[in-house]
Amino acid sequence: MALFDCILNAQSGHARALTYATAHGDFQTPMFMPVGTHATVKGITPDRLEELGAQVVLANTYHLAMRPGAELVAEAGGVHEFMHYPGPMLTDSGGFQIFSLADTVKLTDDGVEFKSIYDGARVFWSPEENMRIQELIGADIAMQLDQCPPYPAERSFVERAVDLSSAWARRCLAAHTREDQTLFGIVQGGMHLDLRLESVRRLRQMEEESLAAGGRRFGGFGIGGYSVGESHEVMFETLGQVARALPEDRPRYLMGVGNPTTLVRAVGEGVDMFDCVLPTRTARMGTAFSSSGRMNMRNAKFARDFTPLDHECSCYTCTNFTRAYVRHLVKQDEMLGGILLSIHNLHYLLDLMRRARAAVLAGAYADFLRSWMESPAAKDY
RNA sequence: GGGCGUGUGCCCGAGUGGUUAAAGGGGACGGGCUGUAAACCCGUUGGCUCUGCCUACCUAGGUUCGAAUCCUAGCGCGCCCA
Repeated sequence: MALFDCILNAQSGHARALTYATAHGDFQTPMFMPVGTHATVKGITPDRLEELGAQVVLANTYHLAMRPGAELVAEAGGVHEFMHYPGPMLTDSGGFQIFSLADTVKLTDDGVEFKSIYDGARVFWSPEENMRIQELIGADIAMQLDQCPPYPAERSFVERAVDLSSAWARRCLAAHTREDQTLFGIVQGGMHLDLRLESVRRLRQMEEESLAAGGRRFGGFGIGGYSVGESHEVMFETLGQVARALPEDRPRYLMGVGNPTTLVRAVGEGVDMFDCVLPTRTARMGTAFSSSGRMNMRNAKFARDFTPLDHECSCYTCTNFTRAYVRHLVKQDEMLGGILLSIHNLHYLLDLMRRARAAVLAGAYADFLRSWMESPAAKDY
C-alpha cells in the first residue's frame, strides 16, 4: 500500500472495516485511539501500548507547543522518537484547547490570539502557523485548526464556528506540505443537520478546488463538536447522516467520544475512528469498564472480592490481579491502581473495536450491535 | 506521694458562658469524569415518628435564665519533682 491509501476491507450495513497506511505502519478500523496529550498515555509505557494492540496514539499540539515546544520535539527527531512510540500517531490541532481553556480568545482575520495556560503569554496562531507546528511535531496525521462550539449554543454562534472552521480548513490544506504526514479536515455544525451538511459540502468543495489546482487532499475527516453535553439521542439524530455525507473512501473520525455504547452505535452509523480520555482518566479516578457495566473500584463491596475486574477479560490486569487488590491500591492512592485500571480500560475499548471489526468482516454488524445493546454493559450508556 | 497540664464527634484538632449537632483536617461511605491545566472534583458522615424533637464535648455533682466553655470531686493520660 502506498502512503495514506485507504482500503475498504468489508462493509456491513453502514459499518466499515478499513485498512489505512501511514509511514509508521497500517491501522485497521473500527478503531479506538488512546489519548496521550503530553506525548504520553498517562501511566502506560509504549511497549504496553503495543501489547494492548493500540494502533494510533494521540498527542496534543497545544500542550506540546507550550511544553516542551514543537522545535524541541523536532530536535528530538519528532514525536515518535521523542516518546519512543513506533506506531502511527495523530496530533489534535489544539483548537479545542484554545477555545475551552483560555479566557481571552481574540479572533482576527489572520488567526487566533490566546493566552497560554502555562505562563499566560500571548500566543498567536494562524492556521499556517498551526500547520508548521504540527509538522514539526511530526505525527502521521495532523488535524486542521478548528473551533468546537460548546452545547448548548446559539445557532448564530455555531454558524460562525462553521464559517471559521471552514476558512481555516482551506488554509490548513493549502499550507500543509509534509509528505509523510496527512491532514484531516473537521466537520462542525453543532446539532444542526443543515449546518453540518454545509460544513461537509465546503470541505468537499475546497478539496476539489485544491486538487484541481494541483494541491493536496484531506487524508480523512474528523467529526467534531459532538459529546459536548448533549444527550445521546440528540447526537444520534444527526451523526449517521453527517458521517455518511463524508467521502466513503477515507476514514471518519468521531472526535472525543469514548463511551462504549456510543462507539458501538457510531460504528453502525459509519464512523471508523474514535479517541477519548475516558478510559484512562476514569481509570486514574478508580473506575473500571466491564462486561457488566462500569464499576467504581472505591466501593466497599469490592473489599473482599477476590475475582478479576472482568471475568470475560484477558488483559494483564484481569489475568493477574483481583478486584480486592485493585480497590486496595486505589484506596491507598497507589499509582499502580491507576496504571492497572488504565491497562484494563484501554484493553476493554481496543478489544471492543477489534470485535466490531470482526463483526463487520463477518458481515454481521447488525447482530453485534443488537447483542451489545442487550448486554449488561450497555446500561451505563 | 507532690506539682503543673490535659481529656471535644471513627481519628487528629479548633472552640473557652448564648446564632454550636459543634470550624478545619484525616478516615469512611457515595457520586461524577467524553478531541486530558484532572493520580482530580463534588456530596454525606449522632439518632429519630426529620420544616421539629431527642441525645451529645471523660464521669458525677454544682454555679447560671443559659455550660463543651466557670467551680468541686473522681477517673484517664502527659510532663516535672520526690
